[in-house]
Amino acid sequence: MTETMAELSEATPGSKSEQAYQAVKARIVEGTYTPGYRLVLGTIAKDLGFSVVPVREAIRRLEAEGLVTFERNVGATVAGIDPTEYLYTMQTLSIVEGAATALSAPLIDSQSIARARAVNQEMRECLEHFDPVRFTQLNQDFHNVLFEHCPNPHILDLVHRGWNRLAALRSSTFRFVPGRARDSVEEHENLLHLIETGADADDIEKAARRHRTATLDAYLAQTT
Amino acid sequence: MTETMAELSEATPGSKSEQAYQAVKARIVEGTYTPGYRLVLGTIAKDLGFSVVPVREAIRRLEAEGLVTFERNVGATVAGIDPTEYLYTMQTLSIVEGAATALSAPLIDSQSIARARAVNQEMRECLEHFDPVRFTQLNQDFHNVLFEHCPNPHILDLVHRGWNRLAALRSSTFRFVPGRARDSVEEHENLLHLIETGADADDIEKAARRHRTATLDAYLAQTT
DNA sequence: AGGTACGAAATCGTATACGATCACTATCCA
DNA sequence: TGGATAGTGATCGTATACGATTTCGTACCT
Repeated sequence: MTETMAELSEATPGSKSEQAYQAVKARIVEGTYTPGYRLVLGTIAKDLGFSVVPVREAIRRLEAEGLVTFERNVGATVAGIDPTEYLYTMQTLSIVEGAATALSAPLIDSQSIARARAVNQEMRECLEHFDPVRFTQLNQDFHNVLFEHCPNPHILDLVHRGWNRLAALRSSTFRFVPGRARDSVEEHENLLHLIETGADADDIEKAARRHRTATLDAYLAQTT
Repeated sequence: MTETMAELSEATPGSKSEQAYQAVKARIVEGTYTPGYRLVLGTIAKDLGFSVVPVREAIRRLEAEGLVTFERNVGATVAGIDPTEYLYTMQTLSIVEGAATALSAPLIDSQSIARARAVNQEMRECLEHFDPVRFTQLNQDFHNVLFEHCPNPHILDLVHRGWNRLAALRSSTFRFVPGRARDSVEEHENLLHLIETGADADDIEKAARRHRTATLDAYLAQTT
């Protein structure tokens, strides 16, 4: 799944710049490079076996996506975990996910619903075995099934960008909250029910938004 | 106004890469480079007086924002005016503008309301003198006043990106529709009323969304 | 005449090289 | 002893250069 998540701007596939982008991004998302990690152009270039120019381009692209921060004549570091930034990202995600869900809902067939339900079932099992990593992955899969026929690729792209940002944060400070995860699975079921019964687009959007903001609230409750 | 529109990632101010970015972007937005215009790295570099590397970086950044399209070993061109793309952009804008307006509404003081109203009055005058360019600029000013205290910079950034995309399209195919412009001014007044009276966030969001989708509908009606 | 193959020009992609800027340390002076 | 300062190393920013790829025009063949 992870590698099939089509980006809107995939920028000259096969180029070293693209390879560098994918490589560094992967390391960030999977947690090899944790927030604060210093990304030195020369070092990365040597690592990957090519010159600094394409690496530089890759880093700048990641900067545009918010995965790394860049400072002139100083260098790049993996983007930090500022709680404020987390709030911004989650709030934005609630909006774009809400819209993506509402727009997609009328186009989802019963077969997709069944697949989504199967994924959600797997998530339940993850709760038993306590597998947060897989749970997060399945969570994205679940929503991606719903977004399969999303009529607006721009919005979908915004959703994926938000997910990437979160992935960079996840593995460090922001922790998996089991109680919240359990609720999340129930909300998925509720969402599927709304879609199945052809509920009002507005109601679906609100439910999808709450699904995201609830996670944010859980985080806020945990820290205060 | 135009130049004070702070970008989220302003990338090493003073660098040539940044200068190139600003220069090319300005030419696209103001219509010097129209859609389809071929952006040749070497030529632009010579024009601006520096080498191709920073220019290349600038172009890639513009690509990420959707202002130019890029093809490997072929080059960059100013992004086109595909009606589908226009629809995507407008739809996305309606969503992010709606959210930005609703989030900002509770934070807008009466002084800002007055300023927004003044801008809207100027827009009315533009209708008399038929000044589409200034009208469009004032329209952005109007909404920027409302967004002044927007609590989420990410969403604001998405709004600005959408505006830039539209700016690239505007000067060519998509025309100014006087009837629609007149309605737009009335909708602004309605929006201000809702904000002043402390209307429900949901109602404000819906009104702001409609304000954008109405323009889209007017375009669709015009072409069919 | 039409189409295909070849070749040259244009343009991009990347490597290498050097100058500019910043952080850090050690030293000197008060 | 504490702070300022000069020097050094590391890293970035950009220029230049060259190889790779594409495009377009021309000549040739059918």
